[in-house]
Amino acid sequence: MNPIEFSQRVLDWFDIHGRKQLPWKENPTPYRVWVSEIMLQQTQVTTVIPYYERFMARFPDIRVLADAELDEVLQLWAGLGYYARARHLHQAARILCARAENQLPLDMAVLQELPGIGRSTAGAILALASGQRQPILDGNVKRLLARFAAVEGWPGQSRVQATLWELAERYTPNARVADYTQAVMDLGAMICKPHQPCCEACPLIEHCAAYAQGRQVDLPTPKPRRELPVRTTQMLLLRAENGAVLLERRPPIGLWGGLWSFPECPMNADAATWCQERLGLMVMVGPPWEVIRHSFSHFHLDITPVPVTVTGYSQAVMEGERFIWHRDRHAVIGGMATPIHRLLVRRLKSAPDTQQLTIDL
DNA sequence: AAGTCGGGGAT
DNA sequence: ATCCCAGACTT
Repeated sequence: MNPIEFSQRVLDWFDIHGRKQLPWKENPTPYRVWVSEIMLQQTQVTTVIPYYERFMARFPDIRVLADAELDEVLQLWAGLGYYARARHLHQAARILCARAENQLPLDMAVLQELPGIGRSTAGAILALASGQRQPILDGNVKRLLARFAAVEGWPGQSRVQATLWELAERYTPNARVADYTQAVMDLGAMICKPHQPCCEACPLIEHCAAYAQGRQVDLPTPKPRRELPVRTTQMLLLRAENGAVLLERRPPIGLWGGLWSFPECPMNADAATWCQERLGLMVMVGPPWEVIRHSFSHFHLDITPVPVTVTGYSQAVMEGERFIWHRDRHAVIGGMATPIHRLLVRRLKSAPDTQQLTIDL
C-alpha cells in the first residue's frame, strides 16, 4: 500500500478518534515533549500523567531542571521506575545548560548523543515538537507495523527491528508529521492492542496483512521463551500373559495428580531389577519404544516407553487403590493424561513381545 | 545478541 | 500469574 494512503487513513482516523487531551500536547515545546517521552518509556499514559504534571510544575523549563539537585528530581520520579531515566534527563539538562544552549538541539544526530535519548525518542521529539519528518518505533508502532506487514520474528531481534524501522520510515509522511506520530501511537494503544485488537475499528483493516491471514493475535511474534529443562523417565508397559496392562494411580499431589499412569522407573535404573524389587514381578524387558516428548509450561518430559512381559511373580501386585490390571481397551477407567492414554491403546494393540523376545533369545 | 532496569495496568 | 508498556544502555 502506498505511504500516502497509509498516512491519510491514519490521520483521518486520528482527527475523529485520536487522544487530544494529553498534558504534553498543550504547548508542545521540545522540552515538554522531551520530558513526556522519557517518562513514557515503558510506562503507560495513565500512569505518567500525574507525574508529568508535578514534574512540569516544579521544573517548567530546562534551566530550572539543570539547576535542581538530582535528589529532588529523583524524588519527583519516585514510583515511576527505571530511575536511570531521571538521572539521564537531569544530566542531559546540565550538559545543555553548560554549553549555554539552554535548549534541546533540534537535530537527529546531536539529539541522540544526549544520555537517555535513543533513535525513537529523538524521532518523537523532532516530529512532535518541530515538525521534522522523523519516524518513531515504540512498542505501539512495532506492533502496528508487524501486523500490518505481517513481519515475522520477534521485534527484539535486530534484523526484525531493522525491518520495522524501514517500514516506519516508509510510512512517515511529510505533512502533519506531529499529528501522524501521535496518531500511530494512539492507533497502537487504542485499536491495535496487544490482546484483543479492535480490527473492525481500524482504518487500515482492508490492507492489513495479518488481518487478511487471520493472524492478528499471533503477531508480532512473541519473545522466545528460554529453553525449558528436560526431565526423562521410563514408563513400564507391563503386560501379563492374559494381556492385561498394569496401571498405577499417581500421587494426589504433583504432576498428573490422581490420574492413572504406568509404573515409572528412573532412566538410570534397570527395568527388570526395578520390577523385581518394587513390584515383585519376574519380567522380560523388550526393546524400548521411541521416546515421546510431552511439553508442559515449565519443562519437557521425555518418556521412554518400555514394553515388559510378566513371566512370573514372587508376590502378586494387588489390585486396589493404587494398582489395576487393565485389559479392555474400551473399558472406562478414571482420568488419564492424553499421552498416557495413547500409550495404553498402543500397548493393548501391540503384538505380544514374548515372541519377539523368544526369537531374540 | 542478551541482560538490566521497575512499577503498574490489563487479562 | 503473565504479558506489556511512547526504550536506552551495558556487557
